[in-house]
Amino acid sequence: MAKSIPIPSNKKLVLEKGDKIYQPGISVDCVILGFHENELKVLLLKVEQRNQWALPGGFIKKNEPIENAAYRVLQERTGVQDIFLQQFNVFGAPDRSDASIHQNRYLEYGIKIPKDNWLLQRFITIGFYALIDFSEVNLRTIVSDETAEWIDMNKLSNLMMDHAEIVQKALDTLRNQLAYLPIGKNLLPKKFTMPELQKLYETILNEKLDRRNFQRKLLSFGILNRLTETKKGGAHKAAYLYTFNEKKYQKALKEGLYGSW
Amino acid sequence: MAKSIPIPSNKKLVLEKGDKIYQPGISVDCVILGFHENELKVLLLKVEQRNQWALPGGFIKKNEPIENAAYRVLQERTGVQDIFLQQFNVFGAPDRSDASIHQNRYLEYGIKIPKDNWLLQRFITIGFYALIDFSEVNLRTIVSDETAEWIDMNKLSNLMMDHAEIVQKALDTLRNQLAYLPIGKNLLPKKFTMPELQKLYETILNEKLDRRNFQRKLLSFGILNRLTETKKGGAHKAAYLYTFNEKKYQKALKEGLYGSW
DNA sequence: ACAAAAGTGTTGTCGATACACCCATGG
DNA sequence: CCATGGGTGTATCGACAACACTTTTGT
Repeated sequence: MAKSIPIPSNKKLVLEKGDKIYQPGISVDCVILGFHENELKVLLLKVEQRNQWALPGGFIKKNEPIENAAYRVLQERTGVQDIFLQQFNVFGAPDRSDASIHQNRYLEYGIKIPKDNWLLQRFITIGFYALIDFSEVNLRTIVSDETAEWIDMNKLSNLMMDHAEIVQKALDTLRNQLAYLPIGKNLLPKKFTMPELQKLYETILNEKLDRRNFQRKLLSFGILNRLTETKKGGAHKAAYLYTFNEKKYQKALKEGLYGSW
Repeated sequence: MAKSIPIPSNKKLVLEKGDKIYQPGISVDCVILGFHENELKVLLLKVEQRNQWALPGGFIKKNEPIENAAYRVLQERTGVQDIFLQQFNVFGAPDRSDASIHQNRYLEYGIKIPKDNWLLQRFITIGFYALIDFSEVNLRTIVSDETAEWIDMNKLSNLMMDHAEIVQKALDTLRNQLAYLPIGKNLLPKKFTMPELQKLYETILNEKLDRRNFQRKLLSFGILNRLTETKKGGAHKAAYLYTFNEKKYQKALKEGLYGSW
């Protein structure tokens, strides 16, 4: 085994006092989705020892709302402010936890976690999914042994524990919401073109859409403002730029794209 | 204060050893919905001391899938087998727990719960909603100081803690699912008439529907079998009886009523 | 000037809505 | 025999899909 690295103080604290600071047996995991070069990407952490990937996750502080805990994780990893964040499912199979992961992680520091330590118990996790503007993200790596990377949704492999299932469920949820929620605002830059928005929809749905019908439909929702500017630099005809109409967008978020029942 | 009642052994066990048996800080709460006399009803427990109502809930055993825990609660209260049961949201505000509820409950037995007891800590609860056939239910009351009753959805009052919010969210979820899932099978008797099914939809949506269009639409889903029998005894023309086509119903449950995207 | 991409318009089809008529049953 | 509720049929409208033409821009 490699020579032991000294343990960072925050990791030591989590191990020894975690059960005093955090709610025991509950975690949050975030499926953070971004869109870049016509690919839907998910933010994953590389767990070095195992050549595996993990969702960014964290614990819930004793007096913290669960949404805050998820938001903290997002902040730590991406630094982005304006986020679409929503819980979508709880994953609670008794065998989903894997004590060896924590064991291996701490073995680097030459520490063997006691069997009754809170970290090794069963964890139930609350899945959140987040949509964020890829261009605004500055990948941060708080924890030294973890590298954060954007991975193409279609090229996932070697996800740890039940994290593949969690990602899949998040995608299913997103596809459902797409039908009645104004997705796009958080996945695209402030100004964007209609073809770009369409590519996003096509990528999420994994389906080609008709250019003209798509435009008509999206415009009919009345949540987009067309700017006088056009997208320059691209080959061929310049496309109009759009922004979301913030007021109408917020309304649509609450009431759905088709109004309430 | 009234004279102390002797504490039942199971309650003593939960109090003293609960943290060894159950996942700490997590509970499940079930919004059990039934349909009777054109009213959508929710199964609630009366908490005697406070004149308040509570959702039937429970804890998750150390090695138990969370769905099982919810299923256990349902079994204990209703005895029904064939159930539609689904998690819909987690409620995790730090102040949603109310220690005084447990205190008062155990005060009846002359017991004052120690401050550091697991029952008095913060609880995050996973909300499940269940649809069950009212006519098959035999209300059971396992816990002696709680009376189970069906309460009309529109006449809820005095719900404990955040249980009103939980019920509301369950109803919202049900209404959403109604649009693409075959609701009805679990809320109605095996054999039912089209007008009965329509009443159910109208009650859930709180909206009048057209008799003829409703029938056409539901039949177009192809999940109903018309029987040769008719509903007798009612005044006026006898209505046909229907059953759900089990095979097609199961398919629709998975793929949605409109097929997959 | 031509290829490629973007903007705009037209038509047909299918589902949802609205509405009218006939049939059975109890009083 | 008539009021009430249930079964069935038809016209209309609107949303969505399919499809054609024009406009712009880089090479």
